[in-house]
Amino acid sequence: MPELPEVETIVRGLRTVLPGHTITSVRLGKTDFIEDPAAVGELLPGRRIESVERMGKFIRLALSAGPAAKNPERQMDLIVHLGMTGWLGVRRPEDPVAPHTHAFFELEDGRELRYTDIRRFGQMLIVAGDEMSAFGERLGKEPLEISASEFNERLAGRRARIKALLLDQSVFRGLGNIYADESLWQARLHPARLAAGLNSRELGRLRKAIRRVLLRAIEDRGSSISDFVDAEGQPGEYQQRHRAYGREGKPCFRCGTKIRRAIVAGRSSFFCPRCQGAPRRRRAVRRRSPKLSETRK
DNA sequence: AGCTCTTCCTGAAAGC
DNA sequence: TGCTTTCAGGAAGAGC
Repeated sequence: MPELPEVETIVRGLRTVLPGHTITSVRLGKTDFIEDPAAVGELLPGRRIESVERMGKFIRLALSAGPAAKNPERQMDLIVHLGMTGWLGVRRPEDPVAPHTHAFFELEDGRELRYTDIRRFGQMLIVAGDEMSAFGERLGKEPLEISASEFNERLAGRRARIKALLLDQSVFRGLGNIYADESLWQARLHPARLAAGLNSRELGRLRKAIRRVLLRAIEDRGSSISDFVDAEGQPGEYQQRHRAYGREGKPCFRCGTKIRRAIVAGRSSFFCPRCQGAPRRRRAVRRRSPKLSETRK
C-alpha cells in the first residue's frame, strides 16, 4: 500500500525519465477513479511535463502547455493518488500491459506513462494552476519537514487517539497504517493513547521516530507487502525492517513480548503490549446526577 | 469533536 | 476439491 516512502520512491523513479517530455495522446480504460475523464483526455495532449513532485501521498506532474494544447494559457497539474494498489511508470509500447492498466499517456518519444490500479482506490485529477495552492492547503504538513513546535501544536489538545491523527491526512500528510504503527512502536507509544495525553518528551520521541522510520524506508525504497513495486518494477526492502506491522504473535524486537493486534481508529493496529504502555482505561461515562450532565453545556 | 459504520474494488486466504 | 465468506485498506460521507 503506497504511503509516503512508496510514493517518494515512485516519484524519484519518474523524475529521472519524465521531465521535458510531452504528452501526445491519452487512452483511458475504466475511468471511475478519474475526477473528470473528458478533461484528462482533452487537456493533456500537447502539454509538457515540467516536474514530478510528491505531496503527501499524492504525485504531482506539473505541466506546461505547448502550441498544440487546448487552453494553453491555463497552467495545470495532473494529480495522481495511488490508493491501495496504484502504480505509475513509463514503459515502451511493446512492453506487456499489466492487468488493470487504465490510463496510458503517450509521450512524444514513443514511450508511454501508464497507470495501473487493481482496486481502483486511487484518484486522478487535473488541478488548475490557481487552485493548486488551495489543494495543498487542505493537506497537513509534510512529516519530514515539520518542526518540533509545529508538530506539537498540531496535536495539542486533540482528544483523538494518536493513531487516528497520524492517519489523518489533514494533520500530517503521507503516513498510512504501516508507517503509523512502525513509528508508534519506535516511539514506544500505544496507538490508542489520546494525543492530548502525550507529554513533551513523548511528542519529541514520536516526531523523531516518524522521521527515522520514513527516512530509512525511503532509503529501502518502500515496503513491498503484497504488490508494491517502484516505477522500474522493483520491489522495496523495508518490509524486512517492520517491527510491528503484520507481526501479530511474533516477539517484539525490544522485549520479546508477543506483538498484539487490535482495531484502533478503525484500522488494524500492531503494537507491543509491554513496550507501548496501554492508555489508562478511558473513564466510563457514568453520570452521577442527570442534572450535572444536563447543565454541562 | 471524534467515533463507528459503510462504500468503493479486487484478489488472496481462510472457512466449510 | 470447490465454492463461499472474510479480510485488507485510503478516503469520504453518514449518523450518532
